[in-house]
Amino acid sequence: MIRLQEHSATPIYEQIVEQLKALVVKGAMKAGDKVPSVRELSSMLLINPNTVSKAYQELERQGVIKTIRGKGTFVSSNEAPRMAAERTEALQRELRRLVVEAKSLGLTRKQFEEMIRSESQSLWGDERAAD
Amino acid sequence: MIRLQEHSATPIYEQIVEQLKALVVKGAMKAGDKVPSVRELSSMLLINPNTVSKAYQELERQGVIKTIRGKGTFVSSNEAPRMAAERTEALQRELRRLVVEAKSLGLTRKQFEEMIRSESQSLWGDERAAD
Amino acid sequence: MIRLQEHSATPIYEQIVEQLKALVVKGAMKAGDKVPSVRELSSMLLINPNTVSKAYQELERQGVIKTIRGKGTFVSSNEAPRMAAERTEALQRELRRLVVEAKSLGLTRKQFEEMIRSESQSLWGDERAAD
Amino acid sequence: MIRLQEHSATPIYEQIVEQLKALVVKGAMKAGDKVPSVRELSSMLLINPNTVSKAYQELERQGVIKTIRGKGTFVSSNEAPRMAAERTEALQRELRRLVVEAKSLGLTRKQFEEMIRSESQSLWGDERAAD
DNA sequence: GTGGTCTAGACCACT
DNA sequence: GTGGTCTAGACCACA
Repeated sequence: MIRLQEHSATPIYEQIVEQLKALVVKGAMKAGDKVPSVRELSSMLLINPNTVSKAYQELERQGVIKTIRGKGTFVSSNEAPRMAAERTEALQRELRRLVVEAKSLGLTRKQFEEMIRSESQSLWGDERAAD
Repeated sequence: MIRLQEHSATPIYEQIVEQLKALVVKGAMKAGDKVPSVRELSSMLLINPNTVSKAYQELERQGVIKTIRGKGTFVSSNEAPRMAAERTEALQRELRRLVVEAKSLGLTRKQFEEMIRSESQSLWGDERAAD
Repeated sequence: MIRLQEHSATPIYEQIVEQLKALVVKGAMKAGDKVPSVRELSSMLLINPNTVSKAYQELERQGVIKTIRGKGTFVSSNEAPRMAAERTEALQRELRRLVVEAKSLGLTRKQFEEMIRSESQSLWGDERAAD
Repeated sequence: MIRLQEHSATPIYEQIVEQLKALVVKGAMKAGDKVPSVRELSSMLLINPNTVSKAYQELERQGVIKTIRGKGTFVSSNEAPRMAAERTEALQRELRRLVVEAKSLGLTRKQFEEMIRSESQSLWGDERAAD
C-alpha cells in the first residue's frame, strides 16, 4: 500500500505519515483497522524499525492512529483531529505559497482552480462545491 | 521588503526565494528591475552572504532573476519560467498532499476551496474564474 | 465499577490500581469488602488475567487489599498504608512537576489552586480547609 | 544545571524536558537565552545525542524552545504555549490521580493543600492566592 | 507478540 | 559549527 521514493527530499518517515493519512482519508483504511506493526512495516519497506516508529508517533500525535499497549496500532475514529490549530495554520501558509508558485509558473487562475478541483473531487467525491 | 522569520521550519534561503518570487508575482517588482546585490541584501537582512547567494542561484535556476556580469542582478521577463515541468509536477504533488491534510483536519470541500479562493483573489485579483 | 480506556498512555494494570484505590478512598468499597477474584475481574474487563494479577500485586504491596489464602481478596483496613514514605515522596515529586507544568501553561497560581480545590472537594467533601 | 537519575522509571529524555521546563519557569533561563547544543549537552550528561535531540524536539513541540537552523537552540518567548488543550487536560487528569493518592496515604485535606501551597509559593512567589 | 527507549555511529542540509 | 534523518542493534515494559 505504501510506496517510498528512495531519493526524495521528503524524509521517509514523512512519506509514511502522508501516505497512511491519505489511505485513511480515502477510506482505504477505516477506524479500528489494524495498521501493520512497526516491525512488519519496516521489513515490508526494507527500512529501519525506528523510522516507522517515528512516523507512527507523529501520526498518533495528529490523532490519525492509536497505539494499544502490547496489542498493536489501529486507525482511530478521527472525529477529533489533534493539533488542529497548528495544522490549519500550516495549511493556510502552504496554500499561500502554492498560489504564488502557480502564478509564477504562468498558470491562470482558471487553470490553477481546475487543478484543485480535480484533486478535491478525487477525495471528496462529487459533492457540489456548494456543500 | 523581505521579512525573515528566524524561527521557522523553512530555511532562510527558501524564505528569500519565496518572498522575492511573491514580489514579482504581485507586481511589486517588474522585469528589468534591479535586485539588491548579494552583499546589500545580506547586510540588510543581517544574514550570511552565502545564504543570499544560495537563494539567488535558485531564483536564477527558476528563471525569476538574471545576473548580468558586472552590471548586477535583475528581474527577468517572466514569459518563460524555467523548469516549468518539474515545478508544475511538484505543485501538483503538494496540492494533492494539502487536499489530504485538509480532509484529515475535517474540513469540507467547500471550506477548503474557500481557503484557496481567498488566497487566489489576493493574487489574481477579481478576474472571473472564467479567465 | 472499573472502566478501562484501551487508548491511554497509562498501562491497563495501573488503571486498575488507580481506580480500585479511588473506589476505596471514595468509600464505595470499605475495609473487609470482597474484591472480585483475578479470574472474575479479568473476564469482566475482557483482559488477560496476568494483567489483573499484576494490578492486585501492586495494590497488595501498597496495603490497599489483602489476599487471604483460600478465601479470596479483601479491602484491607486502610489505617496503615504501606510504603508510605516512598509514596509520599513520589507524591511530592509529581506535585512539583505539575506546578511547573501549570505555570508553563500560563496558569496563574489562583487558577491552579482552583483546579485542585475542585478535585479535593469531590473527595474530602466540604471539610473546612482547616480540618 | 540538569541532573539525571540513572535508574529512574521516567525516561532520560523526559527528565530533560521536565528539568529544562522548570529552569525556564523558575526564571533561571529567559526568552532568547541559548540552550546547550545537542552535542554539548549530550557530552555533559554522558548520554547519546539522539536522546537530547528527542527531548529538544518535545520541548519545541510544547513551545518552550525554538531551533534556529544552523545556529542553535534558544528559549522562546513563551507567551503562547503550544498544545495547550491537550496539556491542560493531562494536567487535570494527573491532579485527579494525585488527590486520590494523597487521601489513600491518609493525608488530610489540610495537609495536602499545605504541600501544594509550599510548592506553589516556590514558583509563583508570594502572590496572594487571590491573585 | 507489541511498542518505547537508548546507544553508537553515519550522512546531510543549513549557516 | 548547528540540528535532522537514518541505520543497526540492544534492552525493557506491557499484554
